[in-house]
Amino acid sequence: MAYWLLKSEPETFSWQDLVDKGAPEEWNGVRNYQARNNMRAMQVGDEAFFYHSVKDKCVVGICRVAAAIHPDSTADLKNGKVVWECVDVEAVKPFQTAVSLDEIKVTEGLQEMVLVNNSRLSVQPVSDAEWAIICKMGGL
DNA sequence: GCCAACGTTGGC
DNA sequence: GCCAACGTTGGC
Repeated sequence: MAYWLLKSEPETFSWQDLVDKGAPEEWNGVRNYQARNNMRAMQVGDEAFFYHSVKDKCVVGICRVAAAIHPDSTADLKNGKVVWECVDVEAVKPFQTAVSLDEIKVTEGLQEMVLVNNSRLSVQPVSDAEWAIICKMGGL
């Protein structure tokens, strides 16, 4: 099983929005090839951190891939072809304590995270080791 | 609110 | 196919 990190501006779509939904939701709106390719690699059952960018700058919970890659319903076709795709995710568990970007930056073993080095990528892979460290920091 | 980093677009 | 210009993201 693989681990991931999904970024969203809380004012656009927050962790609470996903929790309130209580069902799988399309992770749509991604318009970046690298991010899309990461989503293509996701499998049902993979887990992902939910990260709030801009305002919060912290990991707030864990969600789970509920449906594998499929066309993004909010995207237009390009020359009649599907270009943008997405997966569906559902909330699994909130962190006891949110893990901030500041903490991640100064924590041993997390300094190589994509979040630290390529902050603009909105769908990122997370290593098993990084996953374990951040879960612990989040109180899970 | 600013600006650096990055990705995309479009002219050549 | 290259590269300058532009737009967007996201940390500060």
